Amino acid sequence: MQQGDPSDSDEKRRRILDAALAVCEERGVHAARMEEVAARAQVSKGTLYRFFESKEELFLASIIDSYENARGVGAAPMLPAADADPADQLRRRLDALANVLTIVGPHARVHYQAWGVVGDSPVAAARLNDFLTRFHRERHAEYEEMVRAGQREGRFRVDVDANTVAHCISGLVSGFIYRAAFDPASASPDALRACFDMVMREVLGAGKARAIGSKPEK
Amino acid sequence: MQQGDPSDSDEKRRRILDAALAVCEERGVHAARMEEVAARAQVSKGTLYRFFESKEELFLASIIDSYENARGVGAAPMLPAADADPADQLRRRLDALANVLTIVGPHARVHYQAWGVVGDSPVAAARLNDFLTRFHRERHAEYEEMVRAGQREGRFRVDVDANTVAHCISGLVSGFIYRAAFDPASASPDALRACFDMVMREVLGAGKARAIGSKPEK
Amino acid sequence: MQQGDPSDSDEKRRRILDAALAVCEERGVHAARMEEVAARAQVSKGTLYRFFESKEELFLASIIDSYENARGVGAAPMLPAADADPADQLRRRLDALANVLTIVGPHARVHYQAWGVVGDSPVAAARLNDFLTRFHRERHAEYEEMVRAGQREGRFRVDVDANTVAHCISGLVSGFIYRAAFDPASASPDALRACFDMVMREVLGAGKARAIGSKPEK
Amino acid sequence: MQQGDPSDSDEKRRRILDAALAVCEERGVHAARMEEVAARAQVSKGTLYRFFESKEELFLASIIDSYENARGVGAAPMLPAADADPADQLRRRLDALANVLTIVGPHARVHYQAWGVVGDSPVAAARLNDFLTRFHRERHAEYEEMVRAGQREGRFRVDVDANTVAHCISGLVSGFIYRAAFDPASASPDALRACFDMVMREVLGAGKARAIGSKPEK
DNA sequence: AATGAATGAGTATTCATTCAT
DNA sequence: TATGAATGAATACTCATTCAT
Repeated sequence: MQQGDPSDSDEKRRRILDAALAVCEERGVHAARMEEVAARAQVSKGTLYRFFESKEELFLASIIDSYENARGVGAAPMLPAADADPADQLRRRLDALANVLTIVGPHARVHYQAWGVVGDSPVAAARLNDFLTRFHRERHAEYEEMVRAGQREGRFRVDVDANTVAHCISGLVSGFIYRAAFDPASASPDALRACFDMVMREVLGAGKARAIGSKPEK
Repeated sequence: MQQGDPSDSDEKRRRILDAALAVCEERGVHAARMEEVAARAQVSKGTLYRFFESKEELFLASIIDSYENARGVGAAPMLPAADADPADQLRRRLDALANVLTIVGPHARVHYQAWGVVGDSPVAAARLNDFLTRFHRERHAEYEEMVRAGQREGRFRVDVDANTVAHCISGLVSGFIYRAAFDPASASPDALRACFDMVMREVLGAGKARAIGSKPEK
Repeated sequence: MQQGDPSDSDEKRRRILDAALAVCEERGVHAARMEEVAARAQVSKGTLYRFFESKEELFLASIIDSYENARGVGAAPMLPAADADPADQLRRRLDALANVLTIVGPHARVHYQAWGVVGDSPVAAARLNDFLTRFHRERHAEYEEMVRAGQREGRFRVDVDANTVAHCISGLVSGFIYRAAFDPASASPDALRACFDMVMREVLGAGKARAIGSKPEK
Repeated sequence: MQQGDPSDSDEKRRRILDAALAVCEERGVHAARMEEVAARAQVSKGTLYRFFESKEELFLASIIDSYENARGVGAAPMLPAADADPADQLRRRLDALANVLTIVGPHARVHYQAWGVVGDSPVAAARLNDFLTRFHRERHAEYEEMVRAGQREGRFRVDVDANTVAHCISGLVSGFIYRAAFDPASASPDALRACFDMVMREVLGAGKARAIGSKPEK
């Protein structure tokens, strides 16, 4: 191997994915041209094809990549174990999710175009489907586990269904992100927080909820 | 008759819109070809262009049309005034919305591809944006008014924010429809109903909620 | 149908086939560009594809077409029945075949490139193979029958194998056409006629042969 | 050693030529890719270009090389001078030529594609033309000389034209090889031998011919 | 000398749109 | 009005060739 520096290759791949996403956001997946992606990524068209089999593969990869990046934003750092009040943990998580809106809002349109990318290829469609299913089931499981943890520790009402709460959380997040794609004024992070407050009230019992995003009680 | 029968024309337009949507669902918006739409609508390609300026216009119109059709399903028939218990009215509406999932679920992917259709044209993008904003604000206003009506009649708690409840409802609907597009097993109408039950509980106060979809108390 | 004139279509098809062959002869099959074929045939590229599925199909069709045209040249008009001396018939046929050399010689290179055209597609390769097999078997059968006819009428020696004579004729024709593709000076019609004279001598018996192309005895 | 072992280089060249021919046979000259030739020859693409200026050069060289290899098969070992009956010599040569069919038959298609390889370059086309012309003229001269030798020794009829006999032989060989490329069942070595028998009969005079491939009279 | 990653010119093919009939 | 044959702009993808290592 002459240069065989994997970081070279990794960095190039990153540049390509970023360029692809940027072009998608500007022109829409359909109007995005490989030529422009190559130019933006500072590589030749040929190199594009060394990393991705086809336009379809490239854009699917770049959309999935962008989707996963949003996860980082939605994941709140865990509180240190000592402070690990389940209510605070959940509150912090919901607060982080509300912030996702601000981050992905402007880029969300690209995600919805993913179905357009895979229209032709059943294989790609299945990949996209699997990814989304797994991604959302994993998030769902995380939310559900947070609720159960609170119930185990006696902090949360036990007569609420953890699964339903998880459905509420992930449903609201997806729904708000969707609406924010065209009406960010309506689907604001604050409106989402207000919805989450309602969820917290259900989980904690009447009178015990505190606004999402407010400082934890010391 | 020289001037065509207007109902002839309307019916042709309907056929074209339906054909366009069907082709989009089968092949994806991107892969949909005017040729196939024309064949399915039993008209010539030239006729397509008498009704719609361009491919973009046609598919945008057909997606918007499909979107509005879903409204009909989500709108529960109002109970007669005498029986008009706001809780029952809301319950019926939420139940109807849960059923929307079943109807639009399989077709939702096409809606998400709308952004791909308008990628090139700022005018079309603005039209789509305006339509979606208006559509969702109208639905939102309906939900909000139903809550306010219940509060005015003393049936609903007055310490819940009607706007937030409306956000919950429309957020959950959009979120579930989105997830149902790839994981209908998870985003089931029943799961959505369970979420709605939680919303009803918030609105009615503890202990007073009844399952969405159950028969109204006489 | 607006114009539905089949002759319009047929004439266009002819123009395309001729243009394709001409481009092949000038540039070689590989370097031939659809663009140039279209320009020469005075049609658009799109029209090319209405008549032929692909470049492969077009050039295969045009080569086969050219091959069959050569048959016309190689087929000598039958003598009227009264004059139907088998020896004269055969002699005239062989003379016509010698003339094929002059006609196809310059174009023959294109025929040999047919194998390059179908390299990718097994289906096309099979079609080419079938065509050539059938074509040559048909010619072969014609030669053989001419010999048998002469034998039946007692004009030809019966101790020569008609099948072998047919093999000689078609082998010599193919071999001379091949060599004429690069060395027309060596593979001249006269040289081929001399070979055919030898064949005639075999068929007629020693001393009875007369030069191919010479006037029939009255 | 700084300067590579020349035999190393020769062997590498051989590997490349063989690989190129193999790839041509499998995929057709047009679809043959330098990448695959390199892989098969166990060298890098860069090395290919150290031995051959271009793809065109490589494939032309490999086809010419393959052509010349066929000569080895067609050349019968001369009988020792004492046994040197011209009839036997010729018979042995014709027998060897009939065997060429078996050897080159399956590979002949590649030869015919040579014209496609040189389509673009007049220089390469001229080289191919010159090679084929010279090759066939040399073979032709050999056949002619064998006939003349037999005539000089009084073994062959002197009223047959040696040049014409040579034309018959090389024409039949080329013609049979051509047909064997697509219809080996028809263009069998035995059919070619039968034709050669006819030629021998011409050369030896009636009644003196013996089947090609049969043991020489002692 | 050898390698193979990178390049980018070259082209077959598609399909929205037009317009003669 | 309706048709669908004709058009040709637009673009994904390939692969011969180069050259830094």
